[in-house]
Amino acid sequence: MTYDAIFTALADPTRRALLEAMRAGPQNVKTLAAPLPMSRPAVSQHLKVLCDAGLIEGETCGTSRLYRLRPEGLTDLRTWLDGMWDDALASFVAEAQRQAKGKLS
Amino acid sequence: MTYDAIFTALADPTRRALLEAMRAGPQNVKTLAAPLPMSRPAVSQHLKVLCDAGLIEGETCGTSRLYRLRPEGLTDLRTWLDGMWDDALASFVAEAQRQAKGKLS
DNA sequence: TGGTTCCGTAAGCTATGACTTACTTTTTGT
DNA sequence: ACAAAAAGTAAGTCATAGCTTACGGAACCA
Repeated sequence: MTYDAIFTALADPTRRALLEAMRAGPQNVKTLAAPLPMSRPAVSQHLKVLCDAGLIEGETCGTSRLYRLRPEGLTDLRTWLDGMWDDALASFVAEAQRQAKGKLS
Repeated sequence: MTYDAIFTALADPTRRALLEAMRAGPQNVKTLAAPLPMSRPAVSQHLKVLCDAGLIEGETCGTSRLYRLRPEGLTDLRTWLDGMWDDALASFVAEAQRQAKGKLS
């Protein structure tokens, strides 16, 4: 897994829309493509990017193919965010303390 | 704030490196640009993208300019991630239950 | 006041990502 | 066996993101 693949995958609004659509449950490509203003092959390409990033997974089901969210794919993102969040807050607090100290002297 | 701005900002590895560098505390542009394999104006452009996304903020300080992480900028991302995470897990559990039920009958 | 430092902006080049259409493959149903 | 449905792949087009160099502006110091 690479952060680059995950963030790149999430950068595209169409791909985020696909993820949103899958929140309701597994969907096949035709259903996913229906509401989107582009061709079905374009959607297939987006799904491939999401797959490679580990954010979704596909399962062949007859002639159709079901795509579903992959919770583990989001854990890496959460880890990154938590770390960044902690340091951002720590830095913020440190700055506030330094300012308060400066006011005292 | 827009999700698009945030995710687009995070999609670039250079911009993520800049965020990582700021985890240690506020930094000026020269310091931020030093370890990166590109010109200083390029870094300025990246910082502008991060600013527009609300992920960082800059403060003019003499002839220099300090950039720091903006914790609130990460809350939106966290909100999105939490929602997605919940539904992904719920969908996963529902699928597991359906499979277990199918095994019974 | 003139020089230096630090930084943002403008203009231009280039690689790449997001689409399209056309084709192939696999599975299902008659 | 043949036709139809669903989806992935290939090739080509086009816009844009990311870089460059060059320039302009503001703050410190001699």
